[in-house]
Amino acid sequence: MINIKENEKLNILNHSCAHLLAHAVKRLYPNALFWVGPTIKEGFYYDIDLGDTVVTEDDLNKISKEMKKIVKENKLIKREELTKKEALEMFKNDPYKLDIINSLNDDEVISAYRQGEFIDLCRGPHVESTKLLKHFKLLKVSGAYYKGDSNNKMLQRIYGVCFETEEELNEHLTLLEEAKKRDHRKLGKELNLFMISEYGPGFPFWLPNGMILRKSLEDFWYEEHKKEGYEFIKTPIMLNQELWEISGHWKNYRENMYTSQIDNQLFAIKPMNCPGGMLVYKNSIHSYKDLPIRCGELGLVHRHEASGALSGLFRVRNFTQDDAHIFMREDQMEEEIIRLVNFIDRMYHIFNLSYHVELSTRPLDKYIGKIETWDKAESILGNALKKAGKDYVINEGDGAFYGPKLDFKVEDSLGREWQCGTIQLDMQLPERFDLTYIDSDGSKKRPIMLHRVIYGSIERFIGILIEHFGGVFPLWLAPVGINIIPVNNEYHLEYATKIKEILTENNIRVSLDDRNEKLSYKMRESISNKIPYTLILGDKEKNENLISYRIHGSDETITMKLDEFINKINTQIKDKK
RNA sequence: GCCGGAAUAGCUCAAUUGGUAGAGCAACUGACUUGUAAUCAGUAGGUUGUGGGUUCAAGUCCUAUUUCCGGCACCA
Repeated sequence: MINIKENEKLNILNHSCAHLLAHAVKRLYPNALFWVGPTIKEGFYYDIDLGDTVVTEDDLNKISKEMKKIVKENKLIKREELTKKEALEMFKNDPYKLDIINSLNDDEVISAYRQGEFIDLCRGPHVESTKLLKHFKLLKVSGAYYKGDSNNKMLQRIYGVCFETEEELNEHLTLLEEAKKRDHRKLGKELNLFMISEYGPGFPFWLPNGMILRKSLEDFWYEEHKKEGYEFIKTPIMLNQELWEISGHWKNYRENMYTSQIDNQLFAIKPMNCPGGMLVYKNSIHSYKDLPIRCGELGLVHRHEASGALSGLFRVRNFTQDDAHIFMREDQMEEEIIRLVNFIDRMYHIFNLSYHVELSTRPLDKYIGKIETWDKAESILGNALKKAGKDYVINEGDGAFYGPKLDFKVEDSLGREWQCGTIQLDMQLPERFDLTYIDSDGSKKRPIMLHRVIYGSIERFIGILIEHFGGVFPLWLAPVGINIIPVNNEYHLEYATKIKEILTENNIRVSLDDRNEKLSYKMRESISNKIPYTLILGDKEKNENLISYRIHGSDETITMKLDEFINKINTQIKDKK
C-alpha cells in the first residue's frame, strides 16, 4: 500500500486537502475550532472541536459536497507571514491556535495559509489552488483525544485521502477493498480456523483447521530453537501475589491481571512468563562456563486488555508467547544479540514476511535503573543491529520500564503495523530475583538477561500469516494440502482412494471429495476452501497411473507420474514453500 | 476505557411511513453418475444479541446492557 507521507507530491496534496476539509467544515459548522491536520501514511486527518455537534459517517457526504464546491470556486492558496505578536492577535479567539502559537519561539516567523475566507496556521507548503484537490475521498470519522492524552477532552477526527487523478484514487480505494477480503477475521471464519465467543471476549478458540496450522508453527519453532541451542521449560499459569510483587508486575500492571483467591492466598494468572523463568534459573547453581543459557517456553499468558483494544487475533486477552530468556555474561551480549537478530530474520524469511526494526529507548520518566546503564544498553542494541547489517529507526521513549528493546514490526493487509518479534534487555529482574553465576575466579556475578520472542504471540502471528497468504497457505501449514476429486465416483473412486492412502502415508494432509456431485461443483468448493492442490483423477490418470492437479490460483492442469508428484510435494514441504 | 457505527436462519443479506419475518448458499431427503468455479426437486431451519419501555400493533421508536466494527488512549 502506498505511503502518502513519504511521497512528496502526495504529501503536499493531502495536507492541502486537510485544509480544504477544515474550510468546508467551517462553512457548515461556523463554531468549529481546529486543532491539527497532518498527513499520515494513509492520507490525512483533521482534529476538530465541534462542541456538542457530532459528525457521523453520513455527514461526510455533506462535507465532501461542500469541499467539491470550494474546489470549483478555485480559491487561490496564499502564504502569509506573521510575527508571533501578529499571530496571537489574529487567532486571539481560538484557544487551539493560541496553544500552538505559544509553543513557538518569540522570534520565529509564523506562516498561515489563506484560501478565500478561510485562514489556517500552517508551515506549508501547499498547492496553489483548491482546484488541484479534485480527487479526494473522506474515509472515516472517529474520536481522538486532544494532544493524544486520554485525560483531555475528545475531539472529532475526520480521515481522508487525496490523489492527483481519479484513476489513482479509485485504484487506491479498490486496493483497500481487496485488502478487506484478506482480513484474518473474515478468512478465519470462512476457513474454520478459529472463533471467538461472546462468552469470552478476547479469548480465541482454535478450531481443528486452525489447530493444524498452529501445531505446525509450534513444531517448527521447537526444531529451530533446538538447533540454536535452546532448552525448553513449561512454567505454571498462575503463581501467588508475592512472586508478582518481587517481579514488579503487581505494582505496574495489577489492574490488568486476572486474579483468584483461595484459602486466603491471592494468585495471579501470569501476564508474562519471565518470573517463572527466573525461578527455574535460580533452581540450580550456574557456572560461567554454562552461559549463555537459552531457555525457551511457549507460555500462555493472560492480560485484561481494554475492551476497545480487542481486535481479532491481533489483540487478545490470552495468547501464547514464544518466549525465551537468555542468561549470559557481559562479554557475550553483543554476539548473542547479533545471533538473535539473524535468527529472527531467518524465521521471518521462511514466511516471506517483510518487517522493519525499531530501537525503543528509555521512557521519559517511567523507567528504573541508572541513565548510564540505559545509554550503554541502548548503544549495545544499536551496534549489534548495525553489525547484523540491519537498518532501524529509533522509537524515542518507547522502551519497557526495565530496559530498552528492539521491536520487529510486520504489516497486516491494510498496512497497519503490529509488533511481532522483540528483543528486550532486562536490567531489573536479575537484580530483583538475585540471579547469580559463579565466575572463573570463584566469585558470584550477576548475569545479563534478555527476553525475546520471535512470533511474538502465536495468535497474532497466525493472524498476520492468514492475511499475508490470503488464506492460501504453503503446504507445510495448510490444514488440507491436497484435495482429491474423482471424475466419476463409480469408476475412479477406487483409484482416488489408493492415491489418497499413498499420499497420507507420505505425511501429506489429503482430503477426498467422494460426494455425488459434478466435477465443476467440487472444483468450485476446492477453490473457495483455498486448498493449495486439487487433484483430478479420471480414466486417463487411472489407466496410465498418473495424477493431474491444479494449483490454487491457476487454471492450468498439470499431469505427471505419481512418484514425481510425491517428490515435488515432499520437497515443497521440506523447503516450507 | 473514550468517540462514532452495527447486531435479523449456520453463512451472506432483504423486510415501504411501526401493520403476517423473507431470499440465496450451507444442512437434510430424493433423483441425477458427472473431466476443471454452482444439476434438479423437496424438507427443515427464527423469542430479530439480551433486559425493560412506548403503542391496538415493534426487526423497525425510546432506554439500559452485551458483543463486534472504525478510530483514540493503552499494549509489560
